[in-house]
Amino acid sequence: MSDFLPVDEQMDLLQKGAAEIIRVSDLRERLEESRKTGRPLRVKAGFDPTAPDLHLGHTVLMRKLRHFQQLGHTVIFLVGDFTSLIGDPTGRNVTRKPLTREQINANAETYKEQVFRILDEKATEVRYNSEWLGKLDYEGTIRLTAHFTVSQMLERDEFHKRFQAEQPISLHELLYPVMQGYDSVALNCDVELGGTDQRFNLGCGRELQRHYGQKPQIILMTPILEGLDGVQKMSKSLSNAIGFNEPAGEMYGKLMSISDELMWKYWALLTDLKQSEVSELEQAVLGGMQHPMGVKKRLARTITAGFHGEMAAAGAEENWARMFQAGETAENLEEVSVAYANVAGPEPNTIRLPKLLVLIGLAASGAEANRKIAEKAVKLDGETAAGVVVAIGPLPARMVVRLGKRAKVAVIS
RNA sequence: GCACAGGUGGCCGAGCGGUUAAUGGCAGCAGACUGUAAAUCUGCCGCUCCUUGCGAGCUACGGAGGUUCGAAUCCUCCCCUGUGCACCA
Repeated sequence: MSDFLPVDEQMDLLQKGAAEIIRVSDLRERLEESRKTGRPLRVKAGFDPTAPDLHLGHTVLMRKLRHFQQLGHTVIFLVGDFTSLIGDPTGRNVTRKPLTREQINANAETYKEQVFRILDEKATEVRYNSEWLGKLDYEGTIRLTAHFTVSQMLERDEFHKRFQAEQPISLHELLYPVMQGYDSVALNCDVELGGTDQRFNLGCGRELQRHYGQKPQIILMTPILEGLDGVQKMSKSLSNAIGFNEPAGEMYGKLMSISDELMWKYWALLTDLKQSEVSELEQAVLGGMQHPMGVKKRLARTITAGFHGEMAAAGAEENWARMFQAGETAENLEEVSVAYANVAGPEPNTIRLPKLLVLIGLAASGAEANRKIAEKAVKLDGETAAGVVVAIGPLPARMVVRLGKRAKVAVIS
């Protein structure tokens, strides 16, 4: 009586790339029930609107959300605005400043705009948790927290470690899992998705739902994607991330810089290839049938195309090969215009190279630019820059400036 | 509130009156190598200026003062973190 696929087929898709499901049998049961009654499952994932810049690590979870969506279930995109209004002191950093309402809304918009490149906007329910958390007064909060004990909270690995290391844990940090759990109650969730690092918080939802007479939600955890270094999780602040909004060339280049070993994980988590297909590829490389570089190029191209389209991805590939394999200069480099006055050298028709490097964004500071020039890491139109002061042709002058892997075209006028 | 231990560069962590922009590790950047990488080796790794020099200046060791020719290092006050104590009063 319903349009839902047979449960086995649904499970096949949903289990792919999932790190852990609590519990698989429950999910199966719930899917069967949904199919019988024709009621789609309510699937929630929460997002923190403090850092609206998404990267590939986030897509792991979103791809999984999309799978639910494809199967006809209801995906709830929950903005954790209430949390951000208070300010989250997680980690040893100084307490983060609470965001203003305007900032949160702006961030949420940015977030949505990026997320809906993967999710179907029309089929997604967007909610803000201030909707119910904001109404919870002091009494409600106390009643809510009474469902948990201190030792339950300290079971959470992160708290446990910090406690052992005698690092601060502020009281309201303990409330975050509680609030997140309450979200599940308020939304009457069937399933909640999160990274494996969210295990504890996700579990709090189950716990609370029991207390509120709801069936505990099923938890589906997605693996944490390692960043470009292959060791730490992908994160903007560790600068090992590939952002949604990066140009095709950047994206492609960064993907090519991952280690051969890491590549398999990326294949599995960031493409639509089935696990068996990834394993086949891996065997082919191990057996010498395929070159790892070729396979990595395909990976970089596939992922880049997902964001920028086939054309752009092909272009990025071509440029990359030119730059790094043939040692030539890429086409379509970013052009940056610079006023001569800002880079003027001591003599007419000369410029100060460090200033130029800073202005076009290849060096963070003049001091750094100086060092790089001394290290002979800077090339102008293919020639290693000999010194700080460089002669240029008549204005407007145009040259390809390269520092290490990155290159830009400077137009001086 | 009291006692004790701490707060050092992106992170961890030395230094405890003077060649100190501050040992070391991690991260980062560049060069070599290579199939882009990874691994390895080498160099760099606060900022500004120019006459690019083993140049000059500025800023930095929780905060504010002070002692001293000279302080991350000593003193005073304050802020922050952790641990312990807090019953008879």
